[in-house]
Amino acid sequence: MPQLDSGGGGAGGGDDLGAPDELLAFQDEGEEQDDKSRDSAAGPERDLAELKSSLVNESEGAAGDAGVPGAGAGARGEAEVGAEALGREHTSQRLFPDKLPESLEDGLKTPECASGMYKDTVYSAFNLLMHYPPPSGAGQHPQPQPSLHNKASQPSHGVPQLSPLYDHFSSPHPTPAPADISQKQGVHRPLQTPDLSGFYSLTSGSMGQLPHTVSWFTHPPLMLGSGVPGHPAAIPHPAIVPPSGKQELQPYDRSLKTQAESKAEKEAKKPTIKKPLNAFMLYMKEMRAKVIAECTLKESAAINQILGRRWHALSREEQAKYYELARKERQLHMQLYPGWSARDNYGKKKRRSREKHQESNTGGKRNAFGTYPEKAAAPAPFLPMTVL
DNA sequence: AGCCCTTTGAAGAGC
DNA sequence: GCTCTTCAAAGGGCT
Repeated sequence: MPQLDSGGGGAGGGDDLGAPDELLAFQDEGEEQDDKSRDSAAGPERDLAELKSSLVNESEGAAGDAGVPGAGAGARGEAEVGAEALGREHTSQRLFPDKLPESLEDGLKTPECASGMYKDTVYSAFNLLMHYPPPSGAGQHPQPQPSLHNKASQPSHGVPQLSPLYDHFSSPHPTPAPADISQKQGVHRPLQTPDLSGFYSLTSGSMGQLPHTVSWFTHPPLMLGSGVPGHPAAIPHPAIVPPSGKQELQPYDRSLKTQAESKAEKEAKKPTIKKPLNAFMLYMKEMRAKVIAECTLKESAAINQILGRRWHALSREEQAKYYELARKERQLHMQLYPGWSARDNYGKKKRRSREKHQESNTGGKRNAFGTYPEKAAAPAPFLPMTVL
């Protein structure tokens, strides 16, 4: 099993995994070159699959040794990267030949908008993550943590993001944020500790005990609307999103509600704990602002297409960092919400009708996977990186 | 107002 | 165990 350490001592070890080739392999997704790519990339693909698998399944207890891959990443020159990106360009467009929005095409007129040129990803916070100070002690008031969490991200739903890991995405090219962001949020990130579970004995239904040691849990502006029964001073975790229902029941309304209705509404009003972000989502969060700035695009769909291609253009090492971040996100999420399950949010978004899915499948649009039929039918068992 | 689009990845549901 | 489905972010577009 390949390891993340820069020593290259993993099972993939010795083998360079043929980074450029393997990337080209999934660049060449498409009808004509399918066979060629599949043949040439079979080996690297396996290795890549192992790598990704290892990144995901890496020892859950190894939080302390998550060294960021180091100098080895430099094996690939920028020229290679550029070549890959260029090579991918045509195939990526082939994926969405008809759907490519005009705005995206405009964006692509600038080569760097589609060439995966953003290689200067900042992982400083990823490293810092490993150095989060432990809680200052239960019962103590939080100490400001100025260095790590002096910036609040601004999710669309008006709540802070899940994890301190997110912080690093705002630098060095932070997404423009509303001027009143600090007033709205005033969020300090939680400090990740290796033993948060002892402090966050939460369940999905009840937030339970919240740490006094985590600044954003007790930050005054966020005390409002806390979903923490019995903890008026506590605030929900960033992943917790207030229910969409906005209107508060008037007293007389409440009196008219049946017990069942009230119970149902109470249930519906439970704060939503969002899923932890996966590697690609983390990557998108970081790079979106850059793409927007570079390509002057605004449509997220178009931006995401570009980001998807750039994601593929990333080197293994770069992707590995995001996989590692995502893994830590999941770990933290599990510690924060031990009883939470992804099924808790199932059906909370309005499901698209099956009829539409079927229509999409037959109509050459998106299939039930939310992707294109030919892509979903790709034989590669292991995820988009290895789509052939 | 609220869903759609678009991406990848994780995880639940169902067989 | 495999396939399918849903959700996670984002924000303009569309109904």
